[in-house]
Amino acid sequence: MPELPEVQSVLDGVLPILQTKRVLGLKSYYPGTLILDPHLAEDIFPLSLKKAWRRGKYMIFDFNEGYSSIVHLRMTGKLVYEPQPEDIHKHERARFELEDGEAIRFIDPRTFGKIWLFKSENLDNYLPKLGVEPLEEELNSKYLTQVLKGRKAPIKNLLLDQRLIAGLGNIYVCELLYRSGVRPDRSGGKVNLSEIKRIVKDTKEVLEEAIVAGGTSISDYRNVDDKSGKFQRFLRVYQKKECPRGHDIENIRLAGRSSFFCPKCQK
DNA sequence: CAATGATCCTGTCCGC
DNA sequence: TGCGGACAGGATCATT
Repeated sequence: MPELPEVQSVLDGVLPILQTKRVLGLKSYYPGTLILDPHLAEDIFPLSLKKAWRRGKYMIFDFNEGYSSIVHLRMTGKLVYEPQPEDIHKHERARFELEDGEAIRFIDPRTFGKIWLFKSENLDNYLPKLGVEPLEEELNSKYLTQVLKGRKAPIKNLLLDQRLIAGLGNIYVCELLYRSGVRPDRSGGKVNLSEIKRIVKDTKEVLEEAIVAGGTSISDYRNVDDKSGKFQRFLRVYQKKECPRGHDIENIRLAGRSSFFCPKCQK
């Protein structure tokens, strides 16, 4: 499922296309997928890309004409470049129409994904308040100590909270907690400083590795489902029966999500 | 404010 | 072979 590394990979993929071709229109094929700001002018197209960037799991496209678009893939969304889009794909929920009859399809079977289009000056109305970027220096042990202080919720739930750290999802949180040796159900406020330091280091490490390993598995967009793929070999506990040291993996539910961990390696 | 649970949705997988 | 149910999970909203 698209977490920070996958979103970055998708963004890197569409960037050269949007740098080359202007957007002539934005079509919606499913109610609720495309959200247009009510104050938009009648005819805002064509749009030429000024800048494309990522914040957490959100992709933001800023156009020279003063408009911006946010794309969120949620669980099953993907952006697919199509030079000759003859038909509307079965799960195509929206489409960026480009010059020369080309298109970027927004494919999303479970329909949770969203695309917003609005005036750039209203970005704050559309991009929610998000926590620190995990790959930046702002995610450090001092910050994590501060936000975990006094919190009783399981550490895993807190790491998934986008208002604290922006970009982590269920899979990478399971993986990084295994590497850090911390049980996902530990109370956040009771994680000690040396564990916090490990979590900070392992968060960055897992994401950076995934950008390399997961970044390639995203191209056929199978990742977790592709049992033979690189991504499966990258995983150490998520949907696994045994950890790398041969211990049985447990799966408990936290915040309604399956949480895989090794009770022997994680304390 | 903190924490938890329900909700949105459909493809896939498992057991009978 | 077919069917029902469980499951997958990001973000938001409602509830305690």
